[in-house]
Amino acid sequence: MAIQIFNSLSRQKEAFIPLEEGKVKMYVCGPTVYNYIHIGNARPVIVYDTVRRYLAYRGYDVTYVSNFTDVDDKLIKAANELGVEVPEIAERFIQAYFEDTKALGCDEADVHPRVMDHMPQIIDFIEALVEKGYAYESQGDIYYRTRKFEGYGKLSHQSVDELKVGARIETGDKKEDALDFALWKAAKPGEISWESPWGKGRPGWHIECSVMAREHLGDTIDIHAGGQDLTFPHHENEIAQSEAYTGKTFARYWMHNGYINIDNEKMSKSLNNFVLVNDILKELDAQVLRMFMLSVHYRHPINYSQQLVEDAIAGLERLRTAYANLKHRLETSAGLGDHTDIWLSKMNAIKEEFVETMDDDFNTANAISKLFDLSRLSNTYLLEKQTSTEVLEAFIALFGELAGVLGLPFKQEAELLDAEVEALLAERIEARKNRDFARADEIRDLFKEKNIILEDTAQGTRWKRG
RNA sequence: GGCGGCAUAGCCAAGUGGUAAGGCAUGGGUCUGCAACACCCUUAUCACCGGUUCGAGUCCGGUUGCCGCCUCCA
Repeated sequence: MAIQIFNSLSRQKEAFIPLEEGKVKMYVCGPTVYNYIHIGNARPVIVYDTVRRYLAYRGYDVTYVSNFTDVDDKLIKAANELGVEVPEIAERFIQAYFEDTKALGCDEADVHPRVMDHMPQIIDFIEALVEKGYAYESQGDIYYRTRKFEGYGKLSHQSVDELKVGARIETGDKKEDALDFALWKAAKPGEISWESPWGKGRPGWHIECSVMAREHLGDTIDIHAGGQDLTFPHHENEIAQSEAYTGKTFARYWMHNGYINIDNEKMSKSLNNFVLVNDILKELDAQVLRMFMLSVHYRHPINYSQQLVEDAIAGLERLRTAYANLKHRLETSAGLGDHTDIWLSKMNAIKEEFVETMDDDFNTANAISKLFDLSRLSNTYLLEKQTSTEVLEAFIALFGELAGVLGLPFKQEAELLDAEVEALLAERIEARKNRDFARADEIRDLFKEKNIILEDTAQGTRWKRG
C-alpha cells in the first residue's frame, strides 16, 4: 500500500505516486527573513522535515527545496528602522534561521534559494506572462490578470466571484480587477530595486516561489507545502503564475499544516502574540519542542501552553529513560536469554504499526505512541533476569531507527564524571555494600545537589543528569 | 456573506462502520535498605438532536459552541 497524503487540492487523502518513480521533488515555502522565527514558523519546518525523513526512510530519493524571501515590504521596513541595508537584515536572519532549525533537528534543504539571486529569471518569467496576456503593466507595476486564468480558486475552492464578495479587497486604480495581484512593483524613492523592462522595481510577493520552484525542481513538482494561511492567496497565486507560464500542472500534492495557537488564538507576527524559537531554546531542550510539535497531527491546530510543554518533557524523558536503561543493561549484563524470537517478533509488530501509521498521511502523533509501546515492551523485557545481547541490541537499533525518522535521536554522549565525584560514587557503592545506608543516602543527596540522579539497579548503580 | 476546520476521560491526543490507542496527572499495588527507574491495576453514556445500518466516535441531515481563511502572516 502506498503512502497516503491529504491533498489540499482534492481535500482527500490520495495515494502518493511521484512523477518519477523513486524520486520526490518537494518545495516548502520558507520564511520572509525580517525577524527571528517564532514557533509558528517552526512548525512547518519540523513537520516537513519529518515528511522528508519519512519519505527517505521509505526509500525515496527526495530533493527538498525551501526558499528564503529576502526582498519584501517588511524587510524594507525593518531595514529602514534599523538603519541598515536589506541584504544585511536578510543575511542576519537567514543565519539565525539555520541556527534555530538545526537545533530543532531539521536538516538543511538541498537548496535554499533566495529571491535576490533570481532576478533575471523572475523578470523573464514576468515578461513571458505579459506576452501571453496573463499580466499587464500599469504605471511601472505589473499585475496578474486573475480572471484570465481559468483554474483560479481551485486550491482555496472559491470562485473568483466568491472571493470578490469578501469585499475587503481594495480596488486600486492601477488594477483592472480587484483580485489582480502584483508581480512587479515599481520602486519608491530610496527603496532597494532592480532594473527591469518596466523600470526600476522589485518582485511582488508570490512570483519568487513560482520561479524558484521551477528553476530548482522543474515545471511540475510532487509536493508543495506550507502553512495553512498560505493557501490563499499565496499558493493560489503561485498556481496561477506557474500554470499560465508552463501550461502544466505546477504541484501534484499540496500539503498544509495547521497553526499554533496561544490561548486558543492564532499565533502570528501581526497579532504580536508570538514566541520566538530563539528565546524558547534558552530555557528548553530543543527536542522537547520537536516532540511537542509532532505529538499532534500536522493538519490540526496546536495550543501552546506551559502545561503541554511539561507533558512533552515528561514524555520525552520516558522514552530517553527506556533507551538509557537498555544501554545500561547491555553494558553491564550481556548474555543469552530465552525466547529471543518472541521478543524480536513483538518488536517487529511495533515497527510495522509505526510504518503503517506514518504511511497514513504522516500520523506522527500515532507514531510517537508506537515509541511508547516500544518503551513498555523494552521495559518489560528488562524485568527478565536473563537478557540476551541480541535482543537488547535489536531494541536499541529499533529505537534509533524509529526515533531517527521523527528526528528525535536519543543522543547518549559518553560523559564522564570528574575524579572527585567518581570517588564519591565509589565510596557510596562501598557504603551500600556495608549496609551503611545513612552515608549512602547522604552521598545520594550530594549528587542531587549537583543535579545528578543516582539509581540503584540489580546491575549496579547508574547515574544520569537531572 | 462565501469557503473550511474542530468538539473524544482531570489535561493533551490517536482513531473515517464491528463493544474507545498512547502520554501526562490521580489513586492502589509490586519491585527497592529507602528512593529513583520500571511493571501491574485504576478512570469515557466519544457536544446535542434525528436518520441510514444487523452494527456509528466513525456515514447523512440539523442544532449549539469555538477557531481559521477570504488583507501581510507558517
